[in-house]
Amino acid sequence: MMSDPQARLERLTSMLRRRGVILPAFEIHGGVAGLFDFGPIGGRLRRRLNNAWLEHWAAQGDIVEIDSPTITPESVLIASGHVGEFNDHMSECNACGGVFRSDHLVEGFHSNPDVLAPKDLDQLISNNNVNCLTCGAMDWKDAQPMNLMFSTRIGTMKGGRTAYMRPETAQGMFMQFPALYRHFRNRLPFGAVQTGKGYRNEISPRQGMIRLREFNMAELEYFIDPEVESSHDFSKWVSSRFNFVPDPEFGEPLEMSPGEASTQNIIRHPTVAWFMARTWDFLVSVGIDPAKIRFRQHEGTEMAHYASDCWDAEIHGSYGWIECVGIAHRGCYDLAAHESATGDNNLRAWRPYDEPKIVDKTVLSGKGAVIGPSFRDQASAVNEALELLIDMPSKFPFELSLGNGDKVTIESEMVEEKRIQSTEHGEWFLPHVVEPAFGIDRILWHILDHAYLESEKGGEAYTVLRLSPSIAPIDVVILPLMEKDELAEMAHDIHRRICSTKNLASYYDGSGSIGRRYARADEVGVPWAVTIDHESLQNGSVTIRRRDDGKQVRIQSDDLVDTLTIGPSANLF
RNA sequence: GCGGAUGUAGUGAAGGGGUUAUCACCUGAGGUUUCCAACCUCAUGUCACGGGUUCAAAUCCCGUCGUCCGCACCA
Repeated sequence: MMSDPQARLERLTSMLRRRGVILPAFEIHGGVAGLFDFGPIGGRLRRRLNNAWLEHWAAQGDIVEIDSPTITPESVLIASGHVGEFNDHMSECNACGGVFRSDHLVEGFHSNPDVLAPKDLDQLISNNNVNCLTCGAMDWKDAQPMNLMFSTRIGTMKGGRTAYMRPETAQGMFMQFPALYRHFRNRLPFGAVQTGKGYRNEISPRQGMIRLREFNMAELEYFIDPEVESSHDFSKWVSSRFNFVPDPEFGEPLEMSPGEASTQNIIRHPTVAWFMARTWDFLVSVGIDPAKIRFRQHEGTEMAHYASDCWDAEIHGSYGWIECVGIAHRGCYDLAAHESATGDNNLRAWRPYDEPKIVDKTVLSGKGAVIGPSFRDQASAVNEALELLIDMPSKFPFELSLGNGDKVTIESEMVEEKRIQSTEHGEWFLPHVVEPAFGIDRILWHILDHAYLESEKGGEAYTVLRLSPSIAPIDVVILPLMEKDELAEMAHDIHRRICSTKNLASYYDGSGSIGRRYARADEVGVPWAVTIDHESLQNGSVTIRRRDDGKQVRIQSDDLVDTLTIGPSANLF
């Protein structure tokens, strides 16, 4: 009964719906593809996973959290490259209606079809008699731009500003680089994280939670000085074996520790290796099966427009290997792009020299009394051009080019030569960034997939969700052995006490036989069950049952909150 | 987006131009039980949405939306 993976996937999906973990959104209005709700169980599960992620990175000590708007002005996304990159052109076949990326159709006929205008694409398609890949016809509609971003406007009346729902959270961290730099007292390296919604208007969302139109992202931007040798301590993982799948151009899949992969240059940058290792730690800590994690390097052709090296953490589950985390070395791409788009010069960091550099310069300085009357309204432009002059003229008079392209003749009495000595203590540079970007929904899906365990109990199917206690949405279920007498009263009491404790959630269940209630709790992954029986009324003790093996021990109900807060210890059982 | 399949309680299914729309599990109440989906009685709840054909539509037709599979797409 458990052999068919498709059937298992259907049972799991049904259970998630039935128990209020993951549900289709807006269902009474017909539903919308690619949008999901987290229900009463799923909502808290998602929050816990999110918090676990934030805490995991905060623990590193040099990473802070920020939060940015989801509505993003167009200019930001033009600078970042998303408007260009997400604006692929599509060609539609008139015969069969098939739709293809125009640049893919003309691959081989142009060295870089990505940059072509729609007219050129159409021209190239017809000149080379490109046939439809589906029906073989040669009858194309004009290439149309297709933008995967949700567009909107800022401002309600006419005019306003074009904007998009952010396709990633990363831009927020780049926008706030100056504030982050100040926060960290002008010292690299440091990082910033942000979790929140991202939006992509996918053509065809499929595979449940794998491809969504609105999804939970968690991104980290770690800013480093490219000239400082990064040193990371990989000793924690010396005996860990990670699965690596390098770009086929560079090598075969292999197993080794992340430290080795870094020293052997399989991972090109040690900071990328470091974040891969820390990502692995995170995934395992929230309940992903380590045997089902692999790191796959992007091939040159699929590398995102910003990345210079990129590894995906892929997780294996019911849909095969799925990319759940992308760890990219983005170089200085983003900061440079925003700098050149805005002219803002605060996106740089200061690198002091070991020794101050003494620079001797000879400059020509305009004599105001001569330049002014000679050039009148051009005088200030002449002075600027003189200051920028690097090579001293060999003779006078000489021709000087102004910033606006005009040329003027400079006589020797207009200027004087000055020797300037300055001391430079350092330089401004664009930091590089390593970006681990997590798809929370995809990870959450795989946590559920890996935790969902089907077995048999007394000839009947029995399912347990073996969620890690660190993210289980309900910590403990409170069960009066019978819902009468003072048993129910005592159980309610304990339930309220646990719920009012920070970071603990309990669930009161009083209906049905005790076995049925254990089963209900097991199905949604409650790690602990507390049962109140007649002995409890006499001496205040209760039994606590461990989900994964059904083992029970008796403890004092007064100790319950403390025991659950620190997690019941192994020697208790 | 194209092609195919499909949509009936919370879940899984049966049925089908005129029925009080059926069954199991689940859920709730009462009884029984006194620690791992027991049992008895009762109860709640369903034909995706919109339009058409018809005296009559959950059933036939069309459209929309959703789901699944294949193709295409997928920072």
